Amino acid sequence: MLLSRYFLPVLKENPAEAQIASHRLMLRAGMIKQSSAGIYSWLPLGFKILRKLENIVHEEQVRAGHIPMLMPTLQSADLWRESGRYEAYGQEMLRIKDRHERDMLYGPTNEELITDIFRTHVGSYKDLPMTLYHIQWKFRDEIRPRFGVMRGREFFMKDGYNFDVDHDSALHAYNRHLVSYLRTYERMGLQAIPMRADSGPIGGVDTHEFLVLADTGESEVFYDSAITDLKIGDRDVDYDSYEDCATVLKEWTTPYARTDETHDDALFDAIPQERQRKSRGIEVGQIFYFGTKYSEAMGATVVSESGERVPVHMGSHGIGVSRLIGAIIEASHDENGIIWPEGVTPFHCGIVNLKQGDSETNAACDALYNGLRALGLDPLYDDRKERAGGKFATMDLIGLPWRITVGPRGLNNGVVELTSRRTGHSQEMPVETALERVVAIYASH
RNA sequence: CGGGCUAUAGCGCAGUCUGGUAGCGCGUCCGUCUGGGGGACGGGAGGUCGCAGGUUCGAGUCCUGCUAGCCCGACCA
Repeated sequence: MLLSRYFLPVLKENPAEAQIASHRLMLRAGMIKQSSAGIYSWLPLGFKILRKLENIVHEEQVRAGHIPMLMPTLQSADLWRESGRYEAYGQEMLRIKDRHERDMLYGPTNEELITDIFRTHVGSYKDLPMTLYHIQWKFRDEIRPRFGVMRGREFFMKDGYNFDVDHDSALHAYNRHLVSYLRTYERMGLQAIPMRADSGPIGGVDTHEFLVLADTGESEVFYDSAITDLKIGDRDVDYDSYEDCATVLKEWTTPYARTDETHDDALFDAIPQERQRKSRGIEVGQIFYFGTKYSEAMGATVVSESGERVPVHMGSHGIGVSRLIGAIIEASHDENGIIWPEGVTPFHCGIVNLKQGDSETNAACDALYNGLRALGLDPLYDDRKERAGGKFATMDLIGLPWRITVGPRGLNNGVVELTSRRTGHSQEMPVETALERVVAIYASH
């Protein structure tokens, strides 16, 4: 993308309403614009990242054997009356009437809809196990939206639902989700720690929340530092294997890690003192096993192997996709702006032309830009007729992890400069080498 | 929903106390010089002062009502 042709309305000054770094930086980097309290328009740069995260979530869900679909944002109140949650959910649910005075709602979650779909089309244990998911906008009418997209009213979320014939199979679904979630967050450059949590209004037996450590987090968390050394990496986990998934779950749930809701002083004190950590965290996902709560209430049953009709065991699992953008920024920024991890960066590399109009400099930039694109990368070329300082400031603000600086001074010596946004470290090298280096960096992302 | 606060140009703000032609910085547009970390100079565009009503010769400023937004708390992915 040529910056001269892109829409990137960056702000030099801090908007007054933004209190935390991610909110401030998202506004300044021209990613979002508030439409009303807790509701945002996603400008091109923000939208690009949102799509990237969505794709990562899709890829990891499909890899785990889950089936993508899409349910509507507006739902009829009838199904919610059936489950008993129309009354139970309270003011957080946005209720609407259509022209026929029918009660509708903007879905805060989709257990009722999915259970209805399931019960009309699935009747036999032979169809199980099955996990369906979608990534869709949700709405929760928060009393006080704040922190930008981290606590919006409208939010983009992956929610999935597993249907299993018995407890063991459902437990495996739970474990499998934990593994796939760990992988998802890791690809995004995040460390999200699974912590034992309260089940809340969804209602469940087993549940873990995934928290990203950040000072601005809403939850107080307590954990054993040993858990921060764990990595999924390239580990080959067979998602169909009960044992493989159970092993990972055990590994990640053995070190102590809890939010203040479930914190236990005695257990925490038992950790060697040098490994005790107390911090704050941003919740970016949660997995639940809730047994037959919805299937019994709504008659979602299958005929079992022995011929009797049994309610299916269910669980639900969510990843707050839009919120993740805020969480990533909270975990990865400095005083100059955002620092995107390679896995989610909106553009792979920035190209800064220090003397737009100079034929040699233009030619070198074009060669880099076209070269990177030909190799399948997505560079952002600042071809504007601006001064160097402004270009650097913009690049730092929007946080591309790598920047190639091209100017007459370097070109006289046959070199351009490759700079890491994270470390600030720069290296001079010929155009060809810079190309190869960037390609090599992204070969592993 | 309780407590606190704000609303004036795209963004950040002054002006309100003490009523009298709506300002500053940044951004933006044009020109010249500049050219490796938000440069300099000159010129321009851009505002029903959140909305409605009232007081007054005259309201951004005073009064009443409303709306929207922000912060703290309780609540929450």
